[in-house]
Amino acid sequence: MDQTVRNIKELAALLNISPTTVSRVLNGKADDYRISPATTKKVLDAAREFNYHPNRIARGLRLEKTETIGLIVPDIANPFFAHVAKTIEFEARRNGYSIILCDSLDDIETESELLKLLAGRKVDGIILAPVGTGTGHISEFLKREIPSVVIDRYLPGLDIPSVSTDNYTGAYLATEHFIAAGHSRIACIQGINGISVNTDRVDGYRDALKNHNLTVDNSMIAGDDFGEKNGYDQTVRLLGSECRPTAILALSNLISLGVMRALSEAGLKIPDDMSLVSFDDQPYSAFLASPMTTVEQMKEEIAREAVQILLENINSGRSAGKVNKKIMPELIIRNSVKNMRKIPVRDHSSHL
Amino acid sequence: MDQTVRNIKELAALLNISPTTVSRVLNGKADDYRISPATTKKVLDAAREFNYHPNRIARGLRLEKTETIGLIVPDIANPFFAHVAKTIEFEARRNGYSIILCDSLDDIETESELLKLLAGRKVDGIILAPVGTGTGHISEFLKREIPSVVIDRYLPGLDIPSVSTDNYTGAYLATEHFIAAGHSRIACIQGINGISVNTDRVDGYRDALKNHNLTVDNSMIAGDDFGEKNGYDQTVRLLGSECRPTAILALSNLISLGVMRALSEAGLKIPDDMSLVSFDDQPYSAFLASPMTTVEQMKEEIAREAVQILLENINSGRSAGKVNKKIMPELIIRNSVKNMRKIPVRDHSSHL
DNA sequence: AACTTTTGCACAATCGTTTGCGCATTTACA
DNA sequence: TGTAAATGCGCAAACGATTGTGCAAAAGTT
Repeated sequence: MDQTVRNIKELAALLNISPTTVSRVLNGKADDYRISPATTKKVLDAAREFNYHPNRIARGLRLEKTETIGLIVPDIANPFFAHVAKTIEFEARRNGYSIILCDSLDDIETESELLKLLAGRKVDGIILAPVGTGTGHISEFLKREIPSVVIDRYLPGLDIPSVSTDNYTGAYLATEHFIAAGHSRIACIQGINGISVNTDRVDGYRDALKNHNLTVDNSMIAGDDFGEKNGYDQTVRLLGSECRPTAILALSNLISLGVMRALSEAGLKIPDDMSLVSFDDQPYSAFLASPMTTVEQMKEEIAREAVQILLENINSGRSAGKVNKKIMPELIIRNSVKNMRKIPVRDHSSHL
Repeated sequence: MDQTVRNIKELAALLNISPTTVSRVLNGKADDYRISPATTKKVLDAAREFNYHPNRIARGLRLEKTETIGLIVPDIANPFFAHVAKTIEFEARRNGYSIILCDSLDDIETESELLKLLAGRKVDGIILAPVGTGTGHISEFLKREIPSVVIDRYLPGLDIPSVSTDNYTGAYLATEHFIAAGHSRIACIQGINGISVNTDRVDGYRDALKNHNLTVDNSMIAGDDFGEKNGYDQTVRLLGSECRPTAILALSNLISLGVMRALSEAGLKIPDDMSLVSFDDQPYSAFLASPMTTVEQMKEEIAREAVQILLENINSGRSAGKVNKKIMPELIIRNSVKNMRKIPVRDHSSHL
């Protein structure tokens, strides 16, 4: 019959043996405890026949291990985090772990509560994409000794490994791309000041200018938020400034949406009237009015690295050394940068 | 001192009372069991001071309730599901539940395994966005009597509530929009044949044509997948057909990306050379070469309804009646449809 | 004062596993 | 044949909470 058995005791009773033996067989410890091949087979067959699966809650209680990983992101609707989450979930599952998804709503208070929540749920580890600038709640959390990994950023001063994009190089390459096309008045619309993602990018932008003997004009570095509105506002401001830039480096995809909206309202075209490079490649990037040149972050690689480091720390009982892994981004060149040297630019509009 | 207590026994020992009393106080059952106000206060204070939180695994084992909801989506990187997931997570958390996120990778075999996985993890309920056309594994799963809700689609014949967009009306409105602009050769690039999402949309498209006395040409209903490639392939085919359509209704955002790529490669412009309306509004929809008219699904409402129905079923111990809730979509009119009646179309490019 | 009722809390079982230890029984060896 | 080693498996405690039942001590009643 297609009968079902609810727990190990029932299964043991059916076979006239003890739960101990059943447990040992099912956990592959038959040899260690000298369970006979005959009994072993009997148990395995019965487990299959009666569709028995151990209760993972009871198991978790006994073993103090839930095979569960908490994932906290600022906004799962943000394509970047959604992609990362997808790979994290995949890699985790491949290793027997499930993901508890938490959205911190870009709110540091929520993030703090989520850390406690996950601790209460006894997750075996946490992958955190932190929000904002404060880290007090995180260092507080680290006292609990739950293996954790930070992604997307790194937190100087905290003893926690991280996996993030090499943002410095990304911005450097993008800026160099402008310079190579003959731009010299290049603006940079930044996100939240003070977090590593942002400062690294700004530093890369600055250094690229310097290394090519261009002066860094601080009025060309504007903004304070990764959102669309900031992109819009700063673009409006830049367009009204005395010495209007010819190119804009947008430090997030949302910022670039704001830039495009402002340009569109001002009747300006990309790349003819304004050049634009944006961080974060998107599925639609190739299909914009002008296919956009972007700095693409290697989301899958970030996710894979994060899971791997976390699992190592979980298995080794903590901290296989504090690493700050940087993943190199890729500059995807399309057609949103005007060549100021008047040499015709090949049309890349079909480059995906 | 800022000491911490690991379990209820330690806390009880500290106060010289039994774990029983501590448990009762912390669960708000002090009155039911006549715990004195003095003791109650003592417990509450100590719990706070020593930062005690009950072990949810142990609790889950005893109560047979994990306060956990499984969420299975075909692709969390798809903005539609990412948005829905965000709201589901928020609403669930508001009610004390956490989300275990599972990505079925658009694979029915994986989906089937995930259902078992979640059952083994003793989730209190499941929200499922099903994949493909087979439902055998789902009806098999329903025997486990775990409260569940289907989103994005409905499954005729299965006893499971669902929350989905009123796809029929969405497609009907979009098609009518074409017709109102003077189109009569309107193609429809569809997704997976046989699932409710698709058939409802195709039916809406068909009925809109019929009700306006236009003939339905079956060669104008093409495709069999919600992906970008299908959009591309079918568009290429349609462009090569004898009687080329003047408008395309794309039944998913990915399909419309494929359509755009094919049009772009053929040197055709939207809306001048081809009109396009797509299902699923996206953040970028307003910023495309031509801001796109879309059928927007009310993701948050879908998510909220799904969580609410699920929680009701969980609390009532199953099935508050099988509902098939339909959420009305919204037609967002931008500028991807050419007015064939030669009356100039107002530029909506700044409409967000 | 004797009895009943109320008050205040604790005992011990239970949820479903895992595991250290131990105990028969069989086999090996001299 | 007697003893040592190997074989095969079970007992019972433990993980950390919840809860039906019970039992003293205090308070109330006549």
